[in-house]
Amino acid sequence: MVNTINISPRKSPLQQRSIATVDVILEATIQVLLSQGHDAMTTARVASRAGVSVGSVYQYYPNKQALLVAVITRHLNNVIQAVERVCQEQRGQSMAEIAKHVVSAYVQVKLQRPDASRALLALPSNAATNHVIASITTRGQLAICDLLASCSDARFQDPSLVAIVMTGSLIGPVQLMLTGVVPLERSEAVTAHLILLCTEYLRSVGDSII
Amino acid sequence: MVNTINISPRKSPLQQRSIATVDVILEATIQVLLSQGHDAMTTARVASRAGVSVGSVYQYYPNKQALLVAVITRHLNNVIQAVERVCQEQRGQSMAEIAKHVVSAYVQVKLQRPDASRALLALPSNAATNHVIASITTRGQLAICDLLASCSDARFQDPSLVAIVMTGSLIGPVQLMLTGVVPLERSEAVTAHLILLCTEYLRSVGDSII
Amino acid sequence: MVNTINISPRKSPLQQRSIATVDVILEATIQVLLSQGHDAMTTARVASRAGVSVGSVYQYYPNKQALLVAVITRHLNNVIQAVERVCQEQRGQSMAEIAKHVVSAYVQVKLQRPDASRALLALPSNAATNHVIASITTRGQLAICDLLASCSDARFQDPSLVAIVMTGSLIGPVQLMLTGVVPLERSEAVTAHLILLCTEYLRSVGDSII
Amino acid sequence: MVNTINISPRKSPLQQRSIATVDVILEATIQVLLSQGHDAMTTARVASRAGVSVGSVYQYYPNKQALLVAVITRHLNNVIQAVERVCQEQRGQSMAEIAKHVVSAYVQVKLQRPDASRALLALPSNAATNHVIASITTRGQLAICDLLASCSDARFQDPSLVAIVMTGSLIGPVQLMLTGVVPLERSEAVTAHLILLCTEYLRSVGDSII
DNA sequence: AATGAATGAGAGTTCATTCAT
DNA sequence: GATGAATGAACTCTCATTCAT
Repeated sequence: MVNTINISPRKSPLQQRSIATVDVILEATIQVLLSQGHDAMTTARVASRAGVSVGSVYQYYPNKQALLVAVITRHLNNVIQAVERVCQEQRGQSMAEIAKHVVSAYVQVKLQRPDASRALLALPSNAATNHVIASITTRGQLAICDLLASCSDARFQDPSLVAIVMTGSLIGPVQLMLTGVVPLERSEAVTAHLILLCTEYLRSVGDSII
Repeated sequence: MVNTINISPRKSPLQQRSIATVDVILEATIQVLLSQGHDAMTTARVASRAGVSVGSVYQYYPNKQALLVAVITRHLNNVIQAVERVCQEQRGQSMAEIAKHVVSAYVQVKLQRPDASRALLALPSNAATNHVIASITTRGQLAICDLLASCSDARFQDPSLVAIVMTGSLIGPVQLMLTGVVPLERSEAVTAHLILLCTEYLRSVGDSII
Repeated sequence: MVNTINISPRKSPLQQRSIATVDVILEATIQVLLSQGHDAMTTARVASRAGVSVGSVYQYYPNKQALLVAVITRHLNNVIQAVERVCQEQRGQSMAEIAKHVVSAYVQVKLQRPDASRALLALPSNAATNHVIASITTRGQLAICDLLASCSDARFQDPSLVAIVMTGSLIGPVQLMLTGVVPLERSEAVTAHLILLCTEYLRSVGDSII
Repeated sequence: MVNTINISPRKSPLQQRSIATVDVILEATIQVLLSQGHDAMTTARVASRAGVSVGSVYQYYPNKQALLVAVITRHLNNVIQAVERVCQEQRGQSMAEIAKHVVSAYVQVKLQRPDASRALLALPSNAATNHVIASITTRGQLAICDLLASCSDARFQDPSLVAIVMTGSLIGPVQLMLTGVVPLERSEAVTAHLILLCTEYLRSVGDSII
């Protein structure tokens, strides 16, 4: 049997190297951001960490800003995908289940690659990055909004507000853990409390329909 | 009659002027940060906005970093003072009162000078700034921890964890409003929900003692 | 006997493509020079305009400088050929005829492809290009010198000086038209005046022999 | 009587140094252009030749282009001033006088600082520089046009055309000398011939009024 | 022959910081 | 204290050139 699988690194002569290079560059960016901070993140440093030349960085990204946006986008796409997936899976479930799964999923993706998450927190916000963040955050709230509307044991008068408060209340604690203000070891306890927090919140703002 | 008026730069010989200058510089820093972003925040720009020379900026701050730390510190001091004040005032109160006042106080200080709050969000994090932020955040959690311990109608098994989750859950929603992901107009509704959120949370994790 | 001559790339099957390619590249160079200026003339831009890859440009020219020299040389060859042709044709003619035909021929070749002429004007001079220009200009002066010596109605004491002044006096006005300082519409009037100018000049410096 | 004269280097503490620096930079630019050519003219090289830091160059010129434009402008201003001065002085004179003085003045200014003139010839033309050159050239033609109109012994039907041809016919020969195609030693002979050339030209296109 | 991704030296430019006035 | 011209290290980005395919 020959060569059955050949996933991700599919390679036609021309494309393969590029794909790899792009990924290597993105990864190197995160590493530099993490180990040296944003102020020290120069395109040269990224290239050298990636093991390529500066020129190669510019072959794929027109400028430093674009590179940062790409890094952010890739990370947030992971997050939003996890959130949207869980929202899909939990449709029609009870408030308790919804709270539990949404919180777990969110905390998990963010802490799964703490380096990447941390690296992004170190970035200064600006027009370009804000836009990416805002649009993905909004997408997440929409997903949660829909999910709430499908809830089996309650109705919410202002589901979008509830979605805002709920997602918002997750962002902060996770940030505290990523920045080290709260030790990562407490992540499980924090997660458990966040589930409680959200569950009780949903109960208090939802009109029971059972 | 000589020289009756002598506005803004009211000055008793030596100090007055400096105080004013320092404030003007700090304020100018926030304005530049806000209007042009961190990348465009140069000491020259700050000086020009403040109406002084670059040299003067360096008279008060040894370097750019120190200037930024000063801006952050000044802002966070306002926040922590408000929080510590409310924690002091609410000692011995019920969970409901505690949640209500802490949430209100926090949201209020942050939204009271949205420009300053926003400006700080635009900053990249780094060792120096992280340290200031971490220590002040921790101080806030301690204050809340103490407050919880004095609560009249409940006991908390792990008050520091509760403090973390509680403060954490406020950070996110406020950030969403500052960055514009959530319109500032919804601040009242969001605050109301946050009060609810915290109240219910405290109820669910506290052991009633009445 | 093999390998007799193989000048200007005349060719057999495989070579054909090259001729076309070379021309396309040279033409593309002029276009880029014209539309974007010398500063923006990159080998990549030339290649793309020519519809070939950068590599192909380097197949024919060892470096950018050589490409520029080739463009200049090709253009100046046209000019010198026209001038030498007219000098040949007018041998033994009168001063009036000589002035008329030389001026007309020169102005005509230069304005015949104004884009190419203009493109070359946009180039910075440097050792390599200066050399080409100097040697071709000198060749032109020699041709005119010879022509003057053959003049039927006058003798010139210092024909080379006369050739210099005569060719020199044509260069400027044509340049003014090419650069747009003088509108191209006036080219006929300018030409007529240049003929007059040269005719009278020759008359005044030549010793009549009739 | 104190301090009667104090021309060019007028110096109030603040201005003096700047004026000097600016001049030094402009001069250094010409030197670099001359000794290394346009391709090698980098802002760093200019600064180092001027004995200042790169930063200082940028203190006075926003970018390299502006520096070049300044060099060109300064040089052409000298030229135009000389031309305008002679045009003023010769008002009402005869064709012969006009031709003689205009030609002499032009050739003289250009050859007076052959290095500067040569340096500018080495520059690639582009939008910015073209504009300066075109406008100053036009100014020169206007001055000559006016002068011709005041000529005491002739009337010109199309003085602007005559001005174009006349100035044009000077540009070329001077360029040939500057570029070395014609040795500078022949400058006197060339000048003499140019005077003849212009004189005869004016005679042939002017309608005598005596 | 043709391609174009990769290279990396080097260019233009910025800006934190100093210091003579 | 205040000023701002001067500095120059360091950054972002470009582009001539190469070479494996």
